[in-house]
Amino acid sequence: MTQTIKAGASAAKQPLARDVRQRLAAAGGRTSHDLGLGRIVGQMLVYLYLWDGDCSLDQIAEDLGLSKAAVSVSARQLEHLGMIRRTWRESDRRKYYRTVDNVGVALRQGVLSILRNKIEAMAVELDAAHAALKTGARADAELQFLAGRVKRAKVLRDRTQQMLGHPLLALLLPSR
Amino acid sequence: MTQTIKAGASAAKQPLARDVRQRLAAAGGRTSHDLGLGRIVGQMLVYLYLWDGDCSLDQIAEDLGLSKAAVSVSARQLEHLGMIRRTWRESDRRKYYRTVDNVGVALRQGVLSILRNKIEAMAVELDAAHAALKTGARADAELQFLAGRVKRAKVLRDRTQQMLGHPLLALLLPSR
DNA sequence: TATAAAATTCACACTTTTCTGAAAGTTCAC
DNA sequence: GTGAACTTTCAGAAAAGTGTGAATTTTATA
Repeated sequence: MTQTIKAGASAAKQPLARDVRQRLAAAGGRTSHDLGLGRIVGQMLVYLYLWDGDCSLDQIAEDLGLSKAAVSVSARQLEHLGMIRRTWRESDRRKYYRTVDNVGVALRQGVLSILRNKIEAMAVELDAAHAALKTGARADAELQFLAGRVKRAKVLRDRTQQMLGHPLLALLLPSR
Repeated sequence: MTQTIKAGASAAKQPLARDVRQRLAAAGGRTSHDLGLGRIVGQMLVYLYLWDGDCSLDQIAEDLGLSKAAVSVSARQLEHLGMIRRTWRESDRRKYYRTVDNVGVALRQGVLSILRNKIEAMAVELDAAHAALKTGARADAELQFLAGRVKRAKVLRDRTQQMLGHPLLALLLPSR
């Protein structure tokens, strides 16, 4: 590699720092995996959060023991999610990234949006069921029961959606 | 099979009803899968929710096209989670299940508890990191930065945990 | 414009997760 | 007790999901 004496540029200076970063990155990986976003996304986000300044894809790949391919894909995903942003350095064609200033907020919004999507998927099905049942005869007892349950579920869903809309955001977003 | 003329006992009477149930069950399966609980759990819960009265494992397995094995395991899981409860019928050694009366509440509590667990996993790591850094020298700039970030993350985590404690429960549980 | 360094894409190998079928275990009516 | 009807367990097949390396494309300089 070329000389790398730029401020905070490369290679672990403190082994302790490196350990801590890797350990927390692993934890982040588990979390994001559980959220259905893949492990690497979480690893990278935590790694960048714990890195002072900008960081090249190269470095991330090497430090976390991942392929450049995986890092490249996840970087774009994270950027798209608004968790990290790209930066440039003169006479260096590598891509550098850093966490967005308000990662906390972005994170919560992201999680909420995932939740909303999942609820929305169910919502669509419920509406379809509702429509199908409305069409059908309302003389049949089984159909009536079904219609009742679907209705109750819709109420539940609406309430949840509402809740995810107002109070949570009001409660969450103010925090820096 | 033996005669099955008991009220609401077996076999689909209404094809429409059967379709609606299966479709919504599939949606539930996807949701629970996303939550990391496996597909069948969600399928079964929705199926039972949409079934008027008690339901045997046999019937569920047949109607959803699943093996008895899978159904048996998931039934216990759901029972353990407090989402369904077992019922009996005279001179019938099969196991019957039905959704608990307040499925909505149980569901929300379940989801919240899953969330809390995931956060807790991260919390442990953060504390470990905090401890490790406190021990290390505080002269080093890199370590100081790291410690600062860990601290901020802890604040975030505490806030989230708090929020999952109070306001949500207050908002969610009152609904029937 | 040529070229070299880096990023990206893609087919596929690997890992993990999920489900099933067969066998063993329970339970209850007789 | 015995046997028939269910349930449960478990090994391993099938399916999903992930990550990698080789090849390709992009990009920035000279």
